Amino acid sequence: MDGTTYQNNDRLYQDLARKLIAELASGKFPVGSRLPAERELAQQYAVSRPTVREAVIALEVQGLVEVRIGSGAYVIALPGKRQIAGFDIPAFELTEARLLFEGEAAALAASQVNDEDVAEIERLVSEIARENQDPRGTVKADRAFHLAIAKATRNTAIYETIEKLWALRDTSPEAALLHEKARTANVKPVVEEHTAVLDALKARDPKAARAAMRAHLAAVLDSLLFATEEKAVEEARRIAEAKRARYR
Amino acid sequence: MDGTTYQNNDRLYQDLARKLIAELASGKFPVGSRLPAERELAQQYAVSRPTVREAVIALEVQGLVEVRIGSGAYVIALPGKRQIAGFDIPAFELTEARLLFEGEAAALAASQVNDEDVAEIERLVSEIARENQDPRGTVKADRAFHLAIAKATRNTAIYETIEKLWALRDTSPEAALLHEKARTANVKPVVEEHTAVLDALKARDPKAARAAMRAHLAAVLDSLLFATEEKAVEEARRIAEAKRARYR
DNA sequence: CGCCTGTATTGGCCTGACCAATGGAACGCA
DNA sequence: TGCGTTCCATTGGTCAGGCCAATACAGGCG
Repeated sequence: MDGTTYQNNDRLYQDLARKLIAELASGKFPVGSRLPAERELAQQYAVSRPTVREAVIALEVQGLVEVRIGSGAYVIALPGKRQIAGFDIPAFELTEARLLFEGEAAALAASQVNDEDVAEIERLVSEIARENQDPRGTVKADRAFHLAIAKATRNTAIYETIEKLWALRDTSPEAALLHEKARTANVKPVVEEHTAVLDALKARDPKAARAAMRAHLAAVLDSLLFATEEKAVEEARRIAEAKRARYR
Repeated sequence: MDGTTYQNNDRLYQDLARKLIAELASGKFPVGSRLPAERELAQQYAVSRPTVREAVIALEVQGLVEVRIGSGAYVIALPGKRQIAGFDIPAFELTEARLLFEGEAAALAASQVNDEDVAEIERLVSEIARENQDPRGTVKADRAFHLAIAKATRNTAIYETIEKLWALRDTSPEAALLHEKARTANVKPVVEEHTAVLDALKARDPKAARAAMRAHLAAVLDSLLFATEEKAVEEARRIAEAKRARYR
């Protein structure tokens, strides 16, 4: 039949769902368009309506279509590109987001930290100092520092968000490359920046914590821009340069 | 019909799926165990077998269970904290995170918006007004409003973060419940709050935009606290109450 | 011209039924 | 006694048909 190796592992609905996904991928149903009515699909594919419903639900759970009562099933995304991956987020945007979010997180943390948190963060700062000496240049302590602050907010949603942004930073090839270049090109110790954040937390001063964290990430942003020299990213640089002033 | 008045406007199967996921998360069905038979679940939850099948398929597509013909549905993973799901984030924390993040997003957006953005956001505000009249109380326009602002930041990382937080809000059973209660209990129109944000964006005033957005979400936070009355969540309320002052 | 109402269409959900795969218990044989 | 075979209750897979509620759109009314 169809060249695609059919995995008819039982479950008619899976079979149908695969076919429908193939239809979406083929462009037959662009984003925003409506799928045929359930009764119609049932007839077209020679299955019962419950089976059609099951297949549509499978698509719905995967975030491909949205079902509107009394109206129909509408395509809201095409298969293939998952929005979750986020591999294509430019490094600048990632850092800009971190600047804003982690700034707020630091401010909140300043009003929430206990002595244990402070002790741990202090330990991490000295760890970062040691890490910076090492030419191999890991960023484990740096990452741990930021996550410790996120954790000190006592807010899971904030913690997970910041963790995800770090994960994206590490995952994105472009981002990793840029950060690596920025790091090697710019060996000046950022210990003072971290220390400033630490001091603000010790003082339980939200405003100072926010300012220190933003200053730190603004510096990272700067080093990113510095590393962004290839003409391939000239465009990005131009845009970024325009934004740059806002954070200093 | 059934005595348990669940007002989950859409899709019975989603309701059931949420409940089943909650059961999984509760540890009632460890990995490897078998779920009750479809017919049994249908009786337990007072729904028909097709509906149970739809819910089970939803779990299956999410990779939580595996269905074996003639045998049953077996748990193959727990909903716990695979990076995307995050079902266990309390509603308060979610909203607190949104307050901070969306506040910054609004500020950034204020310096980035163009006239088209403003027009779209203005349209959504009037849409929200209409939505509020409707006792069924959808939040589509509300969601679209917040996402439009996130989009106006021209920062993919920020947009995706905010989108994810909304998704969590909709997904989390506890969060959905609380928001539903808050919504019905607190019918006062939030249109003015949205309008304030819009005005700040029109004026390209970052500070005002941040303040307006924070005020809006602080109000949401308040209504959440108002809805949090059961003694089961007394603890959360106590903690939340302490945090509350910071945002006003 | 716009609002309003009626009606066809569409999804939501249910009842009841039959088939096929499974798996364990009862059974029979060595 | 032990093991293999058979039988059948259980369970998922699928279908047919039906009724309700929400929606959309056309045609009529003011």
